[in-house]
Amino acid sequence: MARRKSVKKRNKIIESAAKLFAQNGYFCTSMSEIANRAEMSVGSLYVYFKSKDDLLIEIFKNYFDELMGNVEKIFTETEQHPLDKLFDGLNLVVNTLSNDKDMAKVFLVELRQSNKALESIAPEIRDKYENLIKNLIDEAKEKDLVKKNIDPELIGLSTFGLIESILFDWINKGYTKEKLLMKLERAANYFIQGIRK
Amino acid sequence: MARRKSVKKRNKIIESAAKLFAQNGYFCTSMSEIANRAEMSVGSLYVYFKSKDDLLIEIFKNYFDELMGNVEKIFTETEQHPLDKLFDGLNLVVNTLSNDKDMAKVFLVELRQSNKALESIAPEIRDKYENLIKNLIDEAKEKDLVKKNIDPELIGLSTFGLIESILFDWINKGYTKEKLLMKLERAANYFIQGIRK
Amino acid sequence: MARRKSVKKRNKIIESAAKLFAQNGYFCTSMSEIANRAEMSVGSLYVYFKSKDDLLIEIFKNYFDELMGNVEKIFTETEQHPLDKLFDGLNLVVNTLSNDKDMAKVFLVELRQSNKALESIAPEIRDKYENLIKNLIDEAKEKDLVKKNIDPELIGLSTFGLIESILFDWINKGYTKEKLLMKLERAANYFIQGIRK
Amino acid sequence: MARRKSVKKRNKIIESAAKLFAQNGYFCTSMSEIANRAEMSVGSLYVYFKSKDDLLIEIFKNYFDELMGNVEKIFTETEQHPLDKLFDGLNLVVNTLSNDKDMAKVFLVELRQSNKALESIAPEIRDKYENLIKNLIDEAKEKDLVKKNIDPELIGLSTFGLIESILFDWINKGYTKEKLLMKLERAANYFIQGIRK
DNA sequence: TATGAATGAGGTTTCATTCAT
DNA sequence: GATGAATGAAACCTCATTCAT
Repeated sequence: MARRKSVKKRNKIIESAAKLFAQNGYFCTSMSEIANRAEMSVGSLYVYFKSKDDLLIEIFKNYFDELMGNVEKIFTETEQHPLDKLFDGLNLVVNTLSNDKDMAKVFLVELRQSNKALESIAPEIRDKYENLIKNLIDEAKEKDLVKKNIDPELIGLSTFGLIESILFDWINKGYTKEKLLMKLERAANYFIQGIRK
Repeated sequence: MARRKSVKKRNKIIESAAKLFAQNGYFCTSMSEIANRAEMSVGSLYVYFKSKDDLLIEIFKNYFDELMGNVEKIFTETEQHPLDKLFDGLNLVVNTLSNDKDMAKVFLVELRQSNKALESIAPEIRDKYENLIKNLIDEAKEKDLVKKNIDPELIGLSTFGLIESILFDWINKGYTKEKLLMKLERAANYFIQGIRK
Repeated sequence: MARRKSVKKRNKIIESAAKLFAQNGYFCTSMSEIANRAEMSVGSLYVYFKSKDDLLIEIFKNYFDELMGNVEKIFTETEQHPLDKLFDGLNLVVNTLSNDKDMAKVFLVELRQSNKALESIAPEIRDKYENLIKNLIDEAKEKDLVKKNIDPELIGLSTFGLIESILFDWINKGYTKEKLLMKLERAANYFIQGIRK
Repeated sequence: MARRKSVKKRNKIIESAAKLFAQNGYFCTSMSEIANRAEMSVGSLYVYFKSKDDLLIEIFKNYFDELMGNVEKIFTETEQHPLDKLFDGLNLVVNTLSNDKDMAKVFLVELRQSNKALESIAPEIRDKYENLIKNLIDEAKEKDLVKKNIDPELIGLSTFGLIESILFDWINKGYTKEKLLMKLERAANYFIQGIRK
C-alpha cells in the first residue's frame, strides 16, 4: 500500500518534469519548478531521483521501454509481409507519441540537452530501434522480398530520420493528429516503395 | 580612424564557440570558456555579440547562409534531371558539414538548446531548406518526372530527416567521411527511387 | 516541519543592508557585502528577498508603516489643538529617526536611488504622510483654528520639506540629537505660527 | 575659434548627461549612453571630463553658480524689505529650475547618488544658499523687521526644505509651471508671515 | 583632438544539492 | 519519508576607463 503511494508520487514527478522539459527545455527548468508543479517539496524529488540528470533519463526509460516492447510485438508476433510490419511499427511509434506531445518533444529535443543522457541513453535508444529494424530487413532479404543491394542498417537509420523529421515538423507547426498520421503514411510509402522488390 | 571591429577576431570567437558548443553543449559552455579559447577577455565577446544567445544564432546565420546559397546554385543554375539535382544538393550539404564536425554537431544538437534560437532560427532554416526542395519537386512534377501522388512538402521533410539522421549517426559513431558519404548515397538512392517515375 | 524562514534572520539582513546603504549608498553596496555583514551566504539573501530592489523596498515598508502608525495615533486618538498634534507628530518622526541615523539616511537619500523604489514607494510614502496632515488641517479649518486661505495639501508638502531639510542637515553635519530636536522645534514653531489664527 | 567649438562640445555633453541622469538616474546611465546622445565617442567624454563623477559635479557647478549669482544680485543690489527679497529669491530659484525639469531632477535626486558629489558638492551648495539667506535675515534682524527669536541658520534650512519639497512634488506629479509657482507663492507666504514682525 | 575596441573587475542572480528538523 | 532553508559555485553581463591609432 505504501509502495503504491510511492509509485503514484514518482509518476507525478515524471509527468510534471516531462511537461516542463517540453515546455521550457531541460536547462531552463529548475528542480523547484518541477517540485511546484508536482505539488511537493524539492527535497522529495531527491527521494525518488538522485539528480536532475537521473530524472531525465528515467523519464525515457519508463516510456521508451514500453513503446519498444509494443513495436517488438508487432515485429515478432504477427504474420505479415516484413515491410508491412515496418509500416505498422512506424505507425505505432508516431501514433503513441502523438498522444503525448510533451513526451514527444522531450524525446526529440530535450534528450539531447543533458550530456549524460545524450551520451548514455540516446545511442541506446537508437541502437535498440535500429536493431529491431535491421532484423526485420534481414528477414525480408532472406525471403527475397526487398531489392538485393539494401543495407539493413541504413534502413534503420533512415526510418528513424523519417520519424524524427515528421514529428519535429508536427511539434513546430502543431497540426492535428490525423494530419500527422496521414503525412507519416505517405512518407513511409515513398520510402518503402523504394526498397520493395 | 580608431581600431575597427576586426573580422578576424569575430571569426575566432565563432570558431571557438562552435568547438565548445559541439564538445560540451550550449548550456554547458560558459562565456568565459569561450573567451579563454579565443584568447581574449569575456568583455570582448560582448563587443562582437550582444548575448550568448545571439552568438549561437550568428554562428548559424553565417554558416548556413553560405551553405544554402550553394545548394540553391545547384538547384537553379545547372541543367539536370531534378532528382539528380536533389541528389547533388544532399551530397553538398553532407559533404560540407562533414568537413567541420563541430559545426555539424552544433547544427544538429545545439541549435535546439537555446530557446530563442530554436524558436526564431530553427524553423527558418527548416523552411528555407524545405522550400528549396519543394520548388525542385514541383518542377519535376510539371515535367512529369516523378510519381503523380507525390507531396512536395513531404519530400522536403523527409530529405531533411534523412540528412539529420545520417549525420547524427556519424557524429555519434565517428566513422570516416568516406563511409558517411557512401551511406548518404545509398540512402538517398532508396528514397529517390521511391518517388522517381 | 522543516526549518521555517526565520524572522530573526530576515531582520539581521534588513539591519545590515540599512547600515551599508546608509554608509555607502544603494548602488555602491553589493549584495555580497550585505551577506558578509549579516554573516550568511549571498544565496540566503535571495531566500528572504527576491532582489536587491525588493530588499530596499521592504526595509522601508517595515519601518515606515510602524512609524506612520504611531503618528496616526497621535493625530486621531488624542484630544488637542490640531496644530499641537501636528507639532507632536513632527516631533515623533524626527525623534524616531534620530535614534537610527542609518535608517534616516536611507529614508532621505537611498530611497531615491532605486528606480523601482523611487517610482513605487516614495510617492506612496509621501502621499500617506501628506494625507495625514491634510486631514488634520481640514479638521482645524472646520473648527476655525487656522487662517482661512490655508491650503491643506500645501501644508503637508511644506512640513515634509521641513522634516527632510532638517534631517538632511543633521545627517551632513552630525550634531547631537538634542540640537536636532531643538532646531526642529523652532522651525516648526515659525511655520505653525504662520498658519495659526 | 577652436576654443569655441570646444565649449560647444562640452556643453553638449553636459546637456546630454543631465537629460539622461534626470531620466534614468546617475548609476543607471552609462558613459556610452551619454556619448550616444551627445553624438560623439566615449573617448571624447574623457577629453572634457576626467571621470563620470567629475561630469556630474561639473554639471552642477556650471548651473548652480549662475543661478546663485542671480539670487545674490537680488539680495544685494535691490532695495526692498529683506523678506520681500527672500520671497523674490525663492521665486527666482524655482522659476529657473521650472524651465529645465531635467536639471531640477538632477539637483534634487541625482546629486545625492554620487558619493563624491554628495560629499563634496551638496554641502557646498547648501552652505552657499543658506549663507545668502542667513545674511539676509541678519540684516532684517538688525533693522528689527523680524521676530526677535528668529534663528537665521534655521530659516536658511527651512527655505531650502520648502523649495526642495515643492519642486520634488512638481517633478513627481508633473503639473504646470504656473501651478508650481502658485504653490510656491502660497507656501512662502505662510512661512514668511511666521517670521515677519 | 577624436575614436571606439579592449579590458577586467565586479555586479546580481540562479540553482542543484544537502541536511537538520 | 518529507520538508524547505541554506549554501556556494558559477553563470551572464555591464561598464568606467584606457590607449593604440
